[in-house]
Amino acid sequence: MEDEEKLVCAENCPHLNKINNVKSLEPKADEYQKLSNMFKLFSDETRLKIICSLLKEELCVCDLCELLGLNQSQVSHQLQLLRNSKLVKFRREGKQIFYSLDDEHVELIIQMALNHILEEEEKNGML
Amino acid sequence: MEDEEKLVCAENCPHLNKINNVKSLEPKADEYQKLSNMFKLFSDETRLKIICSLLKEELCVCDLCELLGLNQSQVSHQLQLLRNSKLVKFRREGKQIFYSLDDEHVELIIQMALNHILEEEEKNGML
DNA sequence: TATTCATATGATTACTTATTCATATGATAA
DNA sequence: TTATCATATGAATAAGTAATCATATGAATA
Repeated sequence: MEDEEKLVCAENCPHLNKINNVKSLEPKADEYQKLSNMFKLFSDETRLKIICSLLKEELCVCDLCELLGLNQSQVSHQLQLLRNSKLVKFRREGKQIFYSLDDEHVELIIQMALNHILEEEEKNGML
Repeated sequence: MEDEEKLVCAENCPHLNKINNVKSLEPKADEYQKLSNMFKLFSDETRLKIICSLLKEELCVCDLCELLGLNQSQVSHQLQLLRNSKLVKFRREGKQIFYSLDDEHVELIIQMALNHILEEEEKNGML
């Protein structure tokens, strides 16, 4: 810790107590990774639209294509990511495959984020 | 709609009612974009760590560097993104600049996502 | 059992985003 | 009023991700 490259400001960074406080409360490394992976799934507009569509209805791939105006390959690739992360489940019915959400937190997370957006819009609209 | 390239499965996709139902409830286009932008901010591990650190304490840039083991440029660049999206605010005190969160939803969103992660872990640990 | 339909997958390309390095800015202190 | 410290910023490169296109799979039907 002493001969390492100095990162802290000045000789005696006045905030070491803060740093230690934060450090003790922080999620651990692998949780950060899982969190960021989860948010990554929501961060692509196409995937987000797919997720939101599935919030309300079980849908087959072609329904999603039609609904979102996307081609089949695009939708399937994104569904693959969602599948791999266990965010959606699916069932086969004849030739079609129906996707639905496999998580109860998703709706809450999106709702929170939407609340944030709407509040921002209000704030800006009112100034 | 008739001479467009056909996206819907078969001649008579049986789920047009579903599609219309979903369509009527969906967030609008610009909201999707804002949502995905918001999630994009959380989707980078470095940024996420910065955000989580600021959940608990107002911190200066060099505190963040020290805490997260990152170089100053990395942290400043990411803070710039957070600033641009109005997710953090900052104040100058002498040579140092202190950052803090400027949003009440952030903690909730991360907490939800963390709940999801933990539940997944439990599920897998128990099988 | 050959054909069609719905979906999945692999490989390539195009795009986006983060990291790095060098330098600029703005405040303080010598 | 120059030197130093904390931070910001720009440009270049590197890394990661999505779109596209071609093809594969697996079920149903003729």
